[in-house]
Amino acid sequence: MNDIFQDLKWRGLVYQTTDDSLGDWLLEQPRIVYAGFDPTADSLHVGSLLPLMMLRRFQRAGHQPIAVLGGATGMIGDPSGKSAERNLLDQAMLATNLAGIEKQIQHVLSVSGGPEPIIVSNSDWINRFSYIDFLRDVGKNFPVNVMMAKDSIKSRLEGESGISYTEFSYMLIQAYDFVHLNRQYGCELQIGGSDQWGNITAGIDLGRRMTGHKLYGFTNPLLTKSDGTKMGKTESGAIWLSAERTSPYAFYQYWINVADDDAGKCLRFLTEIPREEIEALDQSRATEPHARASQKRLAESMTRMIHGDAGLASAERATAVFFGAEIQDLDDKQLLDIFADVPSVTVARSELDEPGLPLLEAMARCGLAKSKGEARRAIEQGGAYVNNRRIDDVDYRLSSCDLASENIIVVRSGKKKFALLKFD
RNA sequence: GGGGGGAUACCGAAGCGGUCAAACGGGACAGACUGUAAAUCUGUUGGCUCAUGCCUUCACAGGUUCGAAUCCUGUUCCCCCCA
Repeated sequence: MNDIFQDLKWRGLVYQTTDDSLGDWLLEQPRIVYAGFDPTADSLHVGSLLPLMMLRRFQRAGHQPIAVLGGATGMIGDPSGKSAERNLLDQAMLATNLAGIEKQIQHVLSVSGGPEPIIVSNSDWINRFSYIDFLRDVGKNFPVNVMMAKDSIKSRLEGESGISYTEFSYMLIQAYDFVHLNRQYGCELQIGGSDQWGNITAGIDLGRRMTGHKLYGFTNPLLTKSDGTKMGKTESGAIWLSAERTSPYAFYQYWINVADDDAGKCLRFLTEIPREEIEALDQSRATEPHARASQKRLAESMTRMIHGDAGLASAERATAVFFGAEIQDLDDKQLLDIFADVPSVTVARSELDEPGLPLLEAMARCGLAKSKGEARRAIEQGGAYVNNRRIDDVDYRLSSCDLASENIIVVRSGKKKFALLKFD
């Protein structure tokens, strides 16, 4: 049993604990730990990665992780950290979301040698309650004045939007989850982000009243970026864990592009890279920032964990293609995989026959240029590429020699704008 | 209700009879540089068969003129001042 608490402290992941001796308590024997996940979509995104990794750290240290999916609470919405009332999810959507998320959690928590994770949905026990039973058994133990004092509730009461009775009750359900897990599995520790503190302590209080057991709580700081924007968000949307929503390439790129100021934190918070190596990377960032060793290591580690070796390989290959030399020796399938996010147009194969398809025409047609005039400008300024080879001849015509693979020509305008021409 | 000002390209803003596809600034795009960063510098920024050529555009519809973003009439919308 290794000293997980020391490692967490070093990583800066300890924010609050309900008990100062939590570190020692964890060393005494394997404990059972839980964290909750909201099923707001059919995939987790980068924002959920931190709590998930926390569970995994405990798991690696020999503790039993339980992931609780908010099948019941997801139908209500957690008011913590939210400024406005949330939309409610419908049953069917919730079921899809639960299934998708369970798969991802299972994947990240499949640590060899560690205890098997338990993944449950709180709808399993909450839905059995009648309203009256719940009020009698659980609600009775909640003094409203104490609830009103919690930050998560207080801030909403002070704000303009107020809070509905439904969201107000959220805390009771999550608190009861903890008690249930304690009874059913002997779970004694709940972990979560610092915004969960109110909910966690509510569960601990409820446990003391209902069972007399002593429960523990632990929160980690939220992962924030130095520029104040939200981690895991880009202009084009959130970064998801599922390959369908965010390709391994895009996922990899997100980490490669992490700002220097955030890289150290990401390495500590989100990866299991050991202390010595992270400190070496800190050093490298200070002395040779252009090497971007931290970002590369971060991207590699994250992509491998979420998308596996194959996903990492495809992301790296795509990166080489996006930023590297000429495209050759690839087949249709590889190209389509690499350029999964890139727009494409289908063109009749006969257009490649003599005299060939003018590049101007092709660029305008696939959307890289709004007009032929714009395409012309791009070429004249050296911003046009076919299969990553710069073309500076305005009259260039594409022929079958330009096929990068069986049926595809890759056209690029500027540094990062790609389009595919598919021939049939 | 009365009086005045305005509507120009992605945005802001000049132009007030020909030399106007329309200054300038911002943005955007491209190139160089660089760390797939920031800053900087350079170029481009209505469409076309790329041309001392044609077409479409200065709120909308008409008109005057050899010629209109520019002058006139009407319409719509906006702003300001006085009631």
